Amino acid sequence: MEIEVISILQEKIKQAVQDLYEIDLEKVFFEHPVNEKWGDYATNIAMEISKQVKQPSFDIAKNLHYKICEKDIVYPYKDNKIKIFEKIEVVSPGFINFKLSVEWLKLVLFSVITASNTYGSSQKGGKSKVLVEFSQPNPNKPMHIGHARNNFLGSSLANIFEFLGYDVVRINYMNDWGTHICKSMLMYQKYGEGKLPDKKPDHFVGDFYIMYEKESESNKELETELAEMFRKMEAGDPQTLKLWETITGWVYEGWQSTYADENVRFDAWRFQHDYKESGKEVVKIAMDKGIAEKDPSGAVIARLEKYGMPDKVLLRSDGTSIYSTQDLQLAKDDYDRYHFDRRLYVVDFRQEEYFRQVFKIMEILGFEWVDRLHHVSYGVVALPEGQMSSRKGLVVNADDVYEQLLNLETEEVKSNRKSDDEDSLNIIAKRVALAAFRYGMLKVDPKQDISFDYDYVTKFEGNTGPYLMYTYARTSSILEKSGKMIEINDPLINPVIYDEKEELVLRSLYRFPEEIEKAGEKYAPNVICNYLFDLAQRFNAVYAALPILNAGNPDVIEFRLYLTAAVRQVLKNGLNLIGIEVVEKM
RNA sequence: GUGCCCGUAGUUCAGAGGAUAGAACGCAAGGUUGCGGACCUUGAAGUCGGGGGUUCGAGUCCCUCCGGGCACGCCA
Repeated sequence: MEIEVISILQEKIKQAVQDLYEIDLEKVFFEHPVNEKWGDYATNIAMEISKQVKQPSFDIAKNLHYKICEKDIVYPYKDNKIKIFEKIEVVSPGFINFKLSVEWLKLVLFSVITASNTYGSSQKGGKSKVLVEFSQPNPNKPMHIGHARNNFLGSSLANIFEFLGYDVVRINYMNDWGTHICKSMLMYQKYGEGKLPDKKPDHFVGDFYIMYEKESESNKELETELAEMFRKMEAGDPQTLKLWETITGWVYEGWQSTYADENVRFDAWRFQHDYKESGKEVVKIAMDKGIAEKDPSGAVIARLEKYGMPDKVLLRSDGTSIYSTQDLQLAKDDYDRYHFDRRLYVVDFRQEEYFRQVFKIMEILGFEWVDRLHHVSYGVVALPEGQMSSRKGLVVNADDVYEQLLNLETEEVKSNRKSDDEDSLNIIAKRVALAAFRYGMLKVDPKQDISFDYDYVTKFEGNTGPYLMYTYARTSSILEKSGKMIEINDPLINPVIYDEKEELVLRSLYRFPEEIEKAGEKYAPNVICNYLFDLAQRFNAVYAALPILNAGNPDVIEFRLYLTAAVRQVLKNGLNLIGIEVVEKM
């Protein structure tokens, strides 16, 4: 059941404005009043057009109100016509407030339960192709909490777009070629030759990386050795290449479990080493068009001054390609392959200028699909001491955070003992631990920097993932104890809401689909977090104040079970979008 | 120097030009012979960094100043 109250209202208002004032509106804006007593929707259209029609906004609102209310706004359901609004009123200085009827809200409740796992989803994406590139770690050390934020954000956005009806491809791009990889390789060659990982292999490799960063401070020759190693690698020296394969292979092996723990997966992998020779074709076009030129050193530079940005190097003076060149080629290849409608680059805000430059170059090159590229920029994760730095030993590994959470949660789960089965206890601990981690990082606006300390994620109370998981488990428990499956007969049998607290839950349930849409439009999963937390609080208030199974009156029991089932469903669907899997007991 | 981002309660954060600026944590006081207390109820706590402007209306948009972060040709 696809119900779009807003589009019904849009049409109504547009028509009324057209009839009364002969103004053809493109769009009418609706909001939810901050105070729910005023209504569920409100429009400020009277104020908007007040100047144009030279009438006080209050009068306009009254006229529109009269016009709109000439006929009831109804929705046909079975043999009935359901009034959507119980009250439409005008208030100063000209707001028109719409309050949804209880009958309508119950219809929504009904639709939540019947739609089940698809409630909140839509076909708006029309199966158009969205590529989401995220994660992009360097395979020379383990991932830290900055990567974790990226992984959570990217995977969550992918889920959201999928739910909105887009055809999503999750892409991971490996920066696997360059001197940064040689750092780990070089130190392994010097101090670890022949050794096999005696710990998680990405951590094993990472130790050599840190070793390099430390030693290079006092030993300046190391840099020369590094350059020499990279030169050999570029030249195709078999031994060096073998080392490269071994080192990166270990890192990938280690990451498998990191990604699994974080509930992150990819549909396609791209490797920088496949692009090291490429991009030169693109550079040639740029030079032919006079966009780029060789400077005295021999490097090829794109001149972007007249577009208000700094110049960008496309080829080094030795003629080798650079990240930006490879990115140009990668985008082109992906376009040829997928003909995507959108390609998202989930990369932190420090590269905003970089993407502006690269996109501008593509525009000048005449790639007409350049406006389908979008940099999803987000804030960095820093430590209270400042930016993370492996040289200074100021890095928090993602695996370490997860492990700590898992330990805390395992203790908690074992003391609660909601199951006798060790395996299911372990699954519960893992899911709740990840819920704390993901939710902690995703609940803030992506644009905000995060100053990470363990308090950020090790809280299990209040506005946290575990709180939402707990609320879900509570709803499951109630439904299980009710001893019967929820059967939908007729959603209209109970025409009365028995308590204001229940009404607050109903007035939240209908918003879920639009919150998902908003999260997609803003590239901001925290929109969903905020919504779910609010819903959970409303439900818990009902739970604390009102008996459900012991309500006495069978009609009341039935209604409250519906309400419980609907809240459960929305929590589940919403949590899945932010990458959290629910548990029935915890 | 040029440009971008951020600044809201003690702390961490919501607020996509609207109506009386909201949560969580922490603090203080409570919670029924009841379905899960990882919960709920109540309270104290704010010159929305400062100043100007646009608007019927500004935490939100513009200008300016202050504070913090970041990016600026051969790293990714």
